[in-house]
Amino acid sequence: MTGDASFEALGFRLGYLFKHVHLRLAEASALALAPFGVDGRELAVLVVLAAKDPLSQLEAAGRLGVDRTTMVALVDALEVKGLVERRRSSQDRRKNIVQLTPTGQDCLRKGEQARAEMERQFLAPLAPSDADRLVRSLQTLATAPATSPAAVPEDAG
Amino acid sequence: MTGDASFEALGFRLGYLFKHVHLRLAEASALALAPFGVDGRELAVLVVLAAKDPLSQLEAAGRLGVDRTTMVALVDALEVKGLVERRRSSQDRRKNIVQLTPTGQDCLRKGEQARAEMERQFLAPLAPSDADRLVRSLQTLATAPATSPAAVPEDAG
DNA sequence: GACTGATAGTCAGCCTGACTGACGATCAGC
DNA sequence: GCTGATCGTCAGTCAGGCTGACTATCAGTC
Repeated sequence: MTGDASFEALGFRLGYLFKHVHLRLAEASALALAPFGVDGRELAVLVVLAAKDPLSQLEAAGRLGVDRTTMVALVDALEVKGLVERRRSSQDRRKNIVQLTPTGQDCLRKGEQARAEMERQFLAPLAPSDADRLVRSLQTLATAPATSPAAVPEDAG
Repeated sequence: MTGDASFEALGFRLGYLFKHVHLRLAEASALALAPFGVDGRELAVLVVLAAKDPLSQLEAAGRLGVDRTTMVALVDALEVKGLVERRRSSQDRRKNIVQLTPTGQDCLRKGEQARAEMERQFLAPLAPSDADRLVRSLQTLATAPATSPAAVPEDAG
């Protein structure tokens, strides 16, 4: 949609940059994963669910950083596609253990390969060292302690 | 909501990183701009509208990278707050010339200051050179020609 | 064994953001 | 004055994600 919005006044704003880069990435991701019938978020769910020990929906939601109610629809979609299976935990029958089906594992493998290739192409406009640093900076920002909200430490000078 | 989703399997995925960093930024932005009664997008609209020559809604929408129908509600909100004014262009009466009111200009100045400070704090966890490079990389990715979609050159090996 | 509070999954409802499609008003060309 | 295109507007829709309520289950207590 947006095309190439002029960069005159906004190109140095973090919000603008993140929004549009994220948008471009989403497009590229959708395109790359379309052949496998999943989108980027669903693939991420598969990744999480492929952990060594099986996870409940709530645990998976926690790792994905999504709400538990959002997880319901996410698992629903994957189950309809035959990529995962719910079963009641015998230890705690409140919990749904969600596991990949063989089809799901296949999808995960191929999807991850496609995603990796997509990301490589996406970062191609950057010098390799810049791409590397970008990812590491993003990791830092994603995990950094929430920058003290309105708690500008005036006494810390 | 999300808290600190475990980084075990997702922390190296671009989609995950962009989503969550963008989310954190949005939070910080909302917090920083709340005192001025605008959100980040509205402030961006003010920035665009403060251009030398007055813009129509469509031109402003183009520069912001949003749809013209989205622009309507955006200008509506700003107009209700008394930050901008619509008037029919005398050159082309199909067009709405949208201009900042004095209040809007004041809001823009203060808001931009707050935003700059917020961004500085947001990037504080990074080394200055990394922050710099991050912004430049984002600019590159935001403007780079759309990575040839589905045109994986199989014969180019 | 029954009662109470917390937890997991589900669902309905709502909100936000953004789009498509249709419409009226206007412009430009003929 | 007609015709096609453009601008702003609105209604409708859709996706993402949330809150709140509900059920089933667990854990601890009496």
